[in-house]
Amino acid sequence: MKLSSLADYAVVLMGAAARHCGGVRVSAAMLAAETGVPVPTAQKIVSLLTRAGLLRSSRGTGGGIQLARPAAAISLADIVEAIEGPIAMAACVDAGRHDCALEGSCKVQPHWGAVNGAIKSALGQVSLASLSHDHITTGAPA
Amino acid sequence: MKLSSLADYAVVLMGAAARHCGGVRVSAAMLAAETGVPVPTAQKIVSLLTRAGLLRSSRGTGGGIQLARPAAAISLADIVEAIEGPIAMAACVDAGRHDCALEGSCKVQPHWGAVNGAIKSALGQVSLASLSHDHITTGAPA
DNA sequence: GGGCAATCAGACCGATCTGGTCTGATTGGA
DNA sequence: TCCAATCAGACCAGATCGGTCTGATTGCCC
Repeated sequence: MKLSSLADYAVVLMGAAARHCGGVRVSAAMLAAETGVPVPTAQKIVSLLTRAGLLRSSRGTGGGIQLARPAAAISLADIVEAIEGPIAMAACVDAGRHDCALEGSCKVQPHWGAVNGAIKSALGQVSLASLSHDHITTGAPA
Repeated sequence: MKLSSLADYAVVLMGAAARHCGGVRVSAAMLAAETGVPVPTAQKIVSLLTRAGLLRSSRGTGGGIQLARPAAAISLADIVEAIEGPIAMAACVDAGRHDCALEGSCKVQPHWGAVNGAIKSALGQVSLASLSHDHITTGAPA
């Protein structure tokens, strides 16, 4: 129930990248310097985010990275899923996985789906753009 | 963003215990047999739940465990926190922890608090009693 | 009253995964 | 053509998780 450090760093790095607004290219080292994340770790995270389609990278001198989409179109859920894979609290949440021996007699499974949806919704309603605002606009029920 | 197996098992075990309704004492081995969880692992989970105050245990012959509270008063959040510790997505969520080097310049922190609250709310609104019903009653915003 | 059986409780160990570092491949500019 | 800067992938140490085992405690039976 705890986010991995990589995912946490990824959110911070994406927030820093969003602050440089779309068109400008920044290097992973620059973002690392701004955020305090170790440079090699930042490079690794950038690679994962690029592979997931959230960032667009250019190699070579003067290269760098930029947001593949507007900041408003990237949510925390996107970032978390890019780093940690699909958001699935229990193994039985995503159809196709049948690792659970109970399968059918388990009364818990349908409820996990609802809880999982609530969590994904909570993460999906926070966009990168909103991270730059001072007021909280998550739409959280709490 | 994935629940540990221990916490998942704990929910299943608590659900099985709740099905035996309060007064009756059942052994950890019985719950393990009903749920398919390995016996030693079930014992370990029972110990954790007992230490957290969610179960009441009795040693000796004919001993066993029973819910320390009515099933309606135990939520998924209680179980998850008993196994995995406080629900805190990022390290900066709970006041007192200052592991983050950004601390103050980080625009992300206040948003994590809101997201964390939404998740805790989603887990807190599902009680053990509701796990026995067929219809979903999570109160999830999604 | 003593012994036994059943149970929970804690300590130990192996495996998996995460986090971090390093080296190599690619690309653009001088 | 060479060089510098950058991303991309492979490698390794560390920590955490999951599972198993043994021990301590307690109630029942003889």
